[in-house]
Amino acid sequence: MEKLLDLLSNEVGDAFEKAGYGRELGKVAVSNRPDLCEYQCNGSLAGAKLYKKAPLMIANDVAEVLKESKAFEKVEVCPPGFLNLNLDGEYLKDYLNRMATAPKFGLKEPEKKLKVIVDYGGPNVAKPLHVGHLRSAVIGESVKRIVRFMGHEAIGDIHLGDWGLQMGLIIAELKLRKPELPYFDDNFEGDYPEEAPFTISELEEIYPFASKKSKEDTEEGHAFKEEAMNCTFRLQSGVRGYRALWKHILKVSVTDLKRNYDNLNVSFDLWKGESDVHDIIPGMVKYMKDNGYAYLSDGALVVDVKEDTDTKEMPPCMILKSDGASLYNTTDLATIMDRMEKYHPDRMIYLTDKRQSLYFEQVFRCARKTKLVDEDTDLIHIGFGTVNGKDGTAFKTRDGGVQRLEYLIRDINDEMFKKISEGREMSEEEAKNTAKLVSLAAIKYGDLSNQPSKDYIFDIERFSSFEGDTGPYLLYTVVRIKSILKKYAGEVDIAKGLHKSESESEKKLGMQLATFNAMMEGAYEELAPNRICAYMYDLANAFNAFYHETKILSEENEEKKVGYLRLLKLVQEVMECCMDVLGFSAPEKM
RNA sequence: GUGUCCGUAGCUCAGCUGGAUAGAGCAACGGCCUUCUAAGCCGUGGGUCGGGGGUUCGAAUCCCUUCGGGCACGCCA
Repeated sequence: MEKLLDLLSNEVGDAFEKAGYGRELGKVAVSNRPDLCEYQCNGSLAGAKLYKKAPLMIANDVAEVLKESKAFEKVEVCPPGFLNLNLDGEYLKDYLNRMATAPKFGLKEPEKKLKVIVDYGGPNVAKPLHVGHLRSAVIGESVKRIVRFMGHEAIGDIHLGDWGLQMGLIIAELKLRKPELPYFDDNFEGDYPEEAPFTISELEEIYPFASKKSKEDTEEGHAFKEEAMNCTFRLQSGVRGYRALWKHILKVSVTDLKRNYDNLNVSFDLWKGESDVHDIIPGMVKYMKDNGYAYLSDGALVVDVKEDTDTKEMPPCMILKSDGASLYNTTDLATIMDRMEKYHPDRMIYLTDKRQSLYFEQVFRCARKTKLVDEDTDLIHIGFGTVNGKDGTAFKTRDGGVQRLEYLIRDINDEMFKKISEGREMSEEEAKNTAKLVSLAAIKYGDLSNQPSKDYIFDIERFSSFEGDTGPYLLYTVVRIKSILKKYAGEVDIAKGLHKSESESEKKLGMQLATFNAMMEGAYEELAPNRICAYMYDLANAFNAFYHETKILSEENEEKKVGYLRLLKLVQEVMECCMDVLGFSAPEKM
């Protein structure tokens, strides 16, 4: 379905053409002077120079033709040459009726259905999630859903950090603590136990402990680090006991991660990790060497990724460290290669902290230069900003530690539960579930309503406030609608048609609804969930203004009442659709 | 040093490819509930869009310059 602004631009473009000017001048935009008109076209001003004619004259010529148009109920010319337009109510009604019955509210299906891999989450095994993981999960999940809603195929991949030194550290520490375990006995030939020799809590304690120890500048520290590297090597070489132990670590950790991501309404199609490409790295390295892409520099194997047009320094992309070991780049490149072979995606979208943007530029250039990706496969990095505390520096707990995501969410849930239980008639169970939904909306909307690339201040009080531009306010708006529809026991069938708006607030609400498809396209093109947030907020405001001045259920004219109810239903459906794309949802009551 | 992002109301932020009087939310103040959820609505106050040049009929927006801040810059991920 065509976007409303395109239809209107087309209409005005026709008028320009009929009046003897170029139709491209007919571009219509939402008015920035709502006191004067609903839409405006500034083409006459641009055309003045082109036709060496006063803009006012051009505007008058066009306005004369436009008076015939059925799209506008008002066409005015304003000095020095603005065309001020008001939409015709009948025209809007028709548009909304088509939108209401069209699949996905009139969003166009893509000409070509793309296969898109969204790489987000990126947690490390054996390490609890912290606030830093929130953005990747929340934005990534939404990006995946946007891509999917647009009609493309989206595959979400968590990209676990499950390989390398961090694993060696854990194994080395376990070896010290429980040397009697069969995994460390090279002569052991039986079956290893099914049960992991540790719990998730133990694992989460072991990793930071071991990591800290390995960094100590003492004899013990150095020896431990060496042992950890040795363990890493043994694991990567495929020593049976080490692999078995590693599988335990992975399993225990993934179970816990799934639970945490479930709580965030985040889910992945693929739980792949760095370990999955371990076996294909030697082949890839050989390929890069054989084809002359990679060469030794200061002992390390690198690929030049400088381009003639660069104005900045562009260090080469490192493939192997000087000790021959692989690194982050190696696994990322191998992952790209692996994905090309297995899935042939048209796009890969990565979500990480924006501090990694130079790094990803190097990797992408390297992948392209070495032809690991096809020419027409896009590689996109969305670098997001830091989550800061109220003081503007990185978010921390009260005592200055790293805030664990699970506890943070639990605290917000508890607060919300208290707030909701106060003065509301709700069973404890219902209040708990409602609190969960509301706090998730608070957190996600608080994050997603910002531009991804910008740092933002994580202000729990502000996000979970029920007033203003917040998640809870949007939920509240939907709950209000649901409540009215429930009270009206009858059937509300949008397909039977909306009515022509009678009041200004009703018309404004309709016009806001009508921009849905354009908004969603924009959100997809820019990969910007914040566009959806802004749309919802505007829609909620338009609805509340309408709601305030319109008696709906007590409307005596039955036909009018039904028209209102259908409009409400459409608002509800559009709101809930947006929420779903953002990854949260509204309760029945709050 | 090189590159990159940012600087808009007291605070947190919108302002798309340049268009008329720069917008929201919070905070402050004043109205509106015997009526569909007042978790709402309506209104008031608050700004040299960091500074200076330039392009243009027209600049928060584009270009240059300057100040202030964040971040990154081969063997971490």
